[in-house]
Amino acid sequence: MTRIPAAERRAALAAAARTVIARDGLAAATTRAIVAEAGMPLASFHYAVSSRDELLRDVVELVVADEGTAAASFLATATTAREAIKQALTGYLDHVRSDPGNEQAMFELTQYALRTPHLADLPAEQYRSYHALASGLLEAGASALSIEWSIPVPDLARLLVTLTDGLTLAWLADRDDAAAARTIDSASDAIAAFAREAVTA
Amino acid sequence: MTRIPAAERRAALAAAARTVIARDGLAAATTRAIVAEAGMPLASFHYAVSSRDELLRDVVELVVADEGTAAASFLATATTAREAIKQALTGYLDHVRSDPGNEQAMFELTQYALRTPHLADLPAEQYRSYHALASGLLEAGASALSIEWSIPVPDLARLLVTLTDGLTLAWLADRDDAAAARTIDSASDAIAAFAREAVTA
DNA sequence: GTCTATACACCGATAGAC
DNA sequence: GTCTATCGGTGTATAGAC
Repeated sequence: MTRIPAAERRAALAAAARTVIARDGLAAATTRAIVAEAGMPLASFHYAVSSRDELLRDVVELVVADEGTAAASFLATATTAREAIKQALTGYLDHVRSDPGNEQAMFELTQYALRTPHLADLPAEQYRSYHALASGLLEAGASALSIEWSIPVPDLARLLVTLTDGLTLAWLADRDDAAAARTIDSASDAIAAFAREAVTA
Repeated sequence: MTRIPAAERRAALAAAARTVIARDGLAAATTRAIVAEAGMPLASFHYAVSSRDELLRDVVELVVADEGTAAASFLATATTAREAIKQALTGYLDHVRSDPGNEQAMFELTQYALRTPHLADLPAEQYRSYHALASGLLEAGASALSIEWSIPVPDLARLLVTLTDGLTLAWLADRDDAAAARTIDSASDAIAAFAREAVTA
């Protein structure tokens, strides 16, 4: 590790922290575990970042950014709103299933940030991001299907995030694939009920 | 603290732990903090309970039981399904708002249990409880309003829990009362769409 | 049975050798 | 600049005095 800029180390530490948290949980993500994952000596930690909490701020940003790139893949190709939503939610749950620890890490980070004065502003920003992301997906879907939403898109976006969060929490808890699929079914009905044919070009 | 049965101490410790977790978070709920809250010497801890994780098991049971008694108060008195659901969800969110730490404690405990081999079975049990509770409320509501649900009650119950979890997470993160109220509005529409007039007596 | 005093591991953070 | 070695503090858990 000779001559690596501080910013680069900082990014490497954030990535390593993300890996440790996804695999072993936030409580196990000690400075020692993080530098071990990154293959760095312990002292590099406080050389690159001022405190553990400060690094967790970077990790949240990293996780949110990744969620953003993953979201694009959930845009479905279907002919009805109900089917498109169902495909998107199913794709999302598959994503959770493929790496549950990573999704759980998001919740652990949010809860921890809410309890940490120095990080208490993060969760609001995090959810602002999710809501904006969901709004974008809803707009894109409406455009592709020539429909419009009967309530303001930001409101429907919040409902969509509400549903994905709740879906994820319950699935993490009981790993009941069949029940989750049925919830996706009824959730798709619920959201599709806010779709109507577009009247404006 | 002379001559208090072990079972009673155990219950007192669980209650104290619940208080500490709600106020300061799970990470702050050390054995020292818990016995201080309970007004006991440190050694009483391992006299009454074998380990901290074992006590957390009791705490989860306590929290779930309390959620059960609180749930009854959410049964609304309205004439339409939509209004009844809206009142119930609004009542639930008021409950969260009145003691956010307590609701956050539930999430923290679930996430921690998922990461702890000895407690990994708890979350499934916890959600089984929530789903049963929601089923009971839906049955009672249907009976009071002379309606029936167009999908199986357990499935609708899971959707209801999905919505309350998601609603709570987002509100904890951004404390946006107005946005949460709008989410309750659309969520009520969504659930009410599964109500229809009862055909059987 | 109950509590004081303490063992021992590990935490975040840093001083000081190279 | 980079790392080894270590500090002060706190965690869970217990030994041993009363």
